[in-house]
Amino acid sequence: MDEVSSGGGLLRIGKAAERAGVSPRTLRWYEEIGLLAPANYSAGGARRYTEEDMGRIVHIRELQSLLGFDLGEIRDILRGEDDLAGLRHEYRSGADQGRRREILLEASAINDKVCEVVAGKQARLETMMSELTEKSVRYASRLKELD
Amino acid sequence: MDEVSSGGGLLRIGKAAERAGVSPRTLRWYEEIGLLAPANYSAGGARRYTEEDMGRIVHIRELQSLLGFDLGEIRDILRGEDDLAGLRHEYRSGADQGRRREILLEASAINDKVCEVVAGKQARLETMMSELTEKSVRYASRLKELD
DNA sequence: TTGCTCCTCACGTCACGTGAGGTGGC
DNA sequence: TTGCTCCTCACGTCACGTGAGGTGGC
Repeated sequence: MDEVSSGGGLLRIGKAAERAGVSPRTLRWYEEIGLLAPANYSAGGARRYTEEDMGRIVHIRELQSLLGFDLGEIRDILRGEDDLAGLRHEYRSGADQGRRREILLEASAINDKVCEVVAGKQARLETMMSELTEKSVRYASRLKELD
Repeated sequence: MDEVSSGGGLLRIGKAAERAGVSPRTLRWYEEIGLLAPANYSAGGARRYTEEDMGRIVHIRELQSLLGFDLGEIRDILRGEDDLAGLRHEYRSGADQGRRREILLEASAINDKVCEVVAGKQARLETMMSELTEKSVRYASRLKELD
């Protein structure tokens, strides 16, 4: 049994979903809308996810559940990052200077946008946390009064 | 025109939704599932929201979009807080000691649970932010190289 | 060969969005 | 009285959940 027929360390959809904390249905949905396809398939049609795929799944989840982007926005963000990765490939093949700058500026803009969302969330969470700890202290003192 | 017929400082659904950053449909939905009904209605059936209602709407939104609770969980959380507010009313009417402790413990438990979720989000956001700023620095230096 | 996991429809659900058609309030 | 906002259905949508019925892989 060689590496190929045994899966070569690739993950089936069940394991991939479990490790990413999502359902198999979610991964099939990402594929259906063109957000993330597995690196390849078995002869019978079973999906095989690589470690790189896993990273993307986790990334998608962070953008979605942590930051509140919808899957359309996430597709745009990933596309920007993919363009940048493509640029790295073109690097020594001597890509156009103007194009390089364009892609870098685009990626930088996306990064800044995400940054702003994160900063906004952090600020709101901080005020929320201070309210919660304040409440916690009040509850504790009122429980003490009951003795 | 007296306070009652002019609305008495109460908000119609359009203004209430706008100030809370949601749609009128959202407020009608909250009412339909028993999450938040307006304090009263006009003779013609138009919803009238009080400032207290507004606070609850904002609170619901924070629990939902910031912390990721679904509307069923939020209903439970609000119920716990309402029970506690009811306790404050029963306070000098001499409510049962055991019942007081029970409600306080319940509210404290809910508060702790929410606190944990907030702390978890904060931790994840912090690592995310450090990755983003790191990226930002890399982009900037690569743009500088182009000159 | 036996389970267990995978596959593809396809309908259900949650939290709304979006008109359709009609009545109410400054 | 004229708009503008409100009302109630009711169907559409996004991101999946949940079986139904069947095939594939250690």
